[in-house]
Amino acid sequence: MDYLDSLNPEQRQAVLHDGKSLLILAGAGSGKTRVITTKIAYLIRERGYAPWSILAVTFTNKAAREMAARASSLDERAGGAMLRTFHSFGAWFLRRNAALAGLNSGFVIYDDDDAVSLLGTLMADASKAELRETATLISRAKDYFLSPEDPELDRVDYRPKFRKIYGLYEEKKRKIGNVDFGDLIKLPVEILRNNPELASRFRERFSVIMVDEYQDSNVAQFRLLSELAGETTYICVVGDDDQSIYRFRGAEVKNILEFPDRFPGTDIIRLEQNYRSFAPILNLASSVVDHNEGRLGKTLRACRIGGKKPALVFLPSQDEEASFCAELVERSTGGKKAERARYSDWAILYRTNAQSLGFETELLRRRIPYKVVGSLKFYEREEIKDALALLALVVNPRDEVAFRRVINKPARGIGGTSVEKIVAAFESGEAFRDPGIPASTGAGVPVPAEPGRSVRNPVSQAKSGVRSSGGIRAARSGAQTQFDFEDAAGRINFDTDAIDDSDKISPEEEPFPGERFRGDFSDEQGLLDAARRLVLPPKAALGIETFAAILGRVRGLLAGNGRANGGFASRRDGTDDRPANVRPGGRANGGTADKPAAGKPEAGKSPSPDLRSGEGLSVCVAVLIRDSGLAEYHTAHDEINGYQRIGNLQELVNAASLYPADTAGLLEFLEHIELDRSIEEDNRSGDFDAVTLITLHNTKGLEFRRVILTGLEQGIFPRNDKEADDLEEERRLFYVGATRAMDELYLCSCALRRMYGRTQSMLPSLFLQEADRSSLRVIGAAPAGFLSRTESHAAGARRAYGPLQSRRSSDGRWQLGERVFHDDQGYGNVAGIEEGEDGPVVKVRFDNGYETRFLSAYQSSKFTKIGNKD
DNA sequence: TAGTTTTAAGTTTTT
DNA sequence: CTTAAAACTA
Repeated sequence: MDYLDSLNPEQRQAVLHDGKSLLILAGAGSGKTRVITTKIAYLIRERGYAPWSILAVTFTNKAAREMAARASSLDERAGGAMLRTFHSFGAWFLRRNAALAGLNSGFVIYDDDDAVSLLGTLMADASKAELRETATLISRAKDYFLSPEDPELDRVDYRPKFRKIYGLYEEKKRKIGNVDFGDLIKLPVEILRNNPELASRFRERFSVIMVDEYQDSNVAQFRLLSELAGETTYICVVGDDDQSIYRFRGAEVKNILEFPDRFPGTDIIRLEQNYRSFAPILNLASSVVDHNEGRLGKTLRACRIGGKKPALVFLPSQDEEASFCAELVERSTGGKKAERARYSDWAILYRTNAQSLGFETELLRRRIPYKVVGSLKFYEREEIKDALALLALVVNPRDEVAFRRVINKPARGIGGTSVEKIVAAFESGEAFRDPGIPASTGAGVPVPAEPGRSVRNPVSQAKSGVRSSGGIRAARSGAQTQFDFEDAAGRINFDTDAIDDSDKISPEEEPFPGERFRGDFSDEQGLLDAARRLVLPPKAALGIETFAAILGRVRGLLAGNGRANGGFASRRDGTDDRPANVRPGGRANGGTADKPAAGKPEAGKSPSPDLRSGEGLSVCVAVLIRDSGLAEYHTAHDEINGYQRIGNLQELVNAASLYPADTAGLLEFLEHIELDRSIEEDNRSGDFDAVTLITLHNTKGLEFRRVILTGLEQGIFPRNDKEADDLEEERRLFYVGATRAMDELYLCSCALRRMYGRTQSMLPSLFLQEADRSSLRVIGAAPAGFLSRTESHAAGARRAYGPLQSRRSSDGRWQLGERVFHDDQGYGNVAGIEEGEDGPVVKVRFDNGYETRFLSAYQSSKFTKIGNKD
């Protein structure tokens, strides 16, 4: 049990815990990942759980990978556990049970952009912004597990119009046969509900379910969990309500607050020992988040006593802010070797991505290496999305969204009118083929698996190169039900043979049951028929023929390889989940966001943008991009960035080389891209020493020796449209940011800031008013009165800057932050105004610490308002 | 139909 | 200021 020795009593208790279910409230830096991974190892070693009976869910691929790596290092058998993100688990489940949701197992996953495009076909005269908004609402609805006909849908949007559009959207998506992100959670829940027998098989399979970052789970994810949890399932969730920062996209803090109610018999263990930060840093962070209500409450204890107090730095402008940060970094990395910091010890945190620019410029100027985390969105680039749409169309010929995207790109003379004609003809089923013949080709073809046959394939595991403790699932229970294989990293081996019938991948007579669909958008013959029969401009007809030929060729290439009928193929490299060189070249020396692939021949040098293809699927991808004319289109279109775009396309081609050149490989490639688009700094940053520039949101789960929180100004952080609940979330964001720091923490607040080309004067962040002053040291010109002990922070700041908040309460009588006097309690500030059932409720926090709330309409006469108003 | 000019707007984000 | 989308013209 030596691996347990390094745990503190609470951690050990959490690892050894035995019972029905467990809620681990893990404060920042309390060793939560360590507990989870150790627990996985412990359950396998000491408690005899089969690795494959353990399911651990995270929210990001990064976290999943880290967990897999750490658990495996404790016990190599842990590699056999299923460690996935919620969505990747959903996709895994759905591929195996697609038919039960009326889907083909070869579905493609739509991202938000695709959803917007799909909506565009339904709301012809809507603006882009409206489409976006609707897409967000639909996504939110799915977060709450609400279907179009659900009465509760009003919670998301009460307009009947929304309900209708949502319904149409679902209908069309179903017709196309693809799924969106929300479906990856929602559909599995529905399948499990409607198929009790299947559900019980899954409950049998997973004896242990663990969830990381549980505070970020949404309602749908909770439902999924509930469906998977049987009477005997051991559920262990880990989270920190103070770190819930994704409410805006559907995360439901209630999930963690009410977990003990939802799963009776839950034990709660708190991990409050913080190993990361020096005491003053924790004090500061806690003093701010303490202003939130509705917390479970935790007191973090610092292990690391001493250390510098966090510095509060007042700066004249954002330029000074940038140079101050650079200065800090420069000074720390020079000097005596023994105390010299590395660039990678530093992280500069900001609220919005737009703020990174100033820091980039300054660091670039001073030749300080840096990396920007999360800003570049490789897979969201136009050229990449175009190429992916072509690929998606090969996989799913019914993908109208993809079809619309690429049919006339580059221009083939097929304008809007022609496109509409084609789509309408296909939709109405105007016969291009004999009705009896299923339209599908290539993918979209079901995975072969005979009902009643139980097949397993130990070979697939040997082939993956990593011998995990794998083997046959559910051996432990000795149950007749057995499940499929996975490789050491817990990924699916897509080998057809390895798929067990018990996961219900049943052959389908028709690829899309219940539909009569006679043409495919990417079907060569169908397109040619369309070109011939529809009344189209000659140019358009010709264009369609060209297009059909391109797709036909690629499909031919795919079909020529591997098994004719596709199915899932195993990945060449079983251990690494992701292509090594997915992203475009680094910013290895602190370059700008976009650079062509380093070390690769400059595509721009040659006049014709030829893509080099390597092995496997990359051949097909290269052919597709070349033949479709996408490369030329983008070079011609964008003279400045054209060559970069070719570089990006080249990267896509490279990434594809890790996959087999058949339909199944293509499908897998697409799924991988959709589900893991975070292009990690893995390959280049490993030991690459650079300052990290990162948004506050992106820092969750990370730690740095030295952290600078920038832009601590009203309107920036917290953002200006925040009140009540939203403000609490911002406060948690502050908490998350501050607790990333191990050794040193700096808080920057600027008096002036350029916004939208205008220079604006700023006020110090509310959070600076709330922070415990005794854990801070001030650098720079503090606004007059800010630190005076004879007046309150708020009053001092207001004197220096004018009113802190000009936001009015709903009745206009009370302002947030407003100074008040009470005959009994003395001075205080309006700390919150909330909408209650009987009108606005005003919350006052007095200087003596006492808090009170009252209805705005019935305020006591003991209150006197003081201070200036606007 | 395609490209150009004008105008408006400007979070956080994984999957 | 910088970008994206609507409006406009060849």
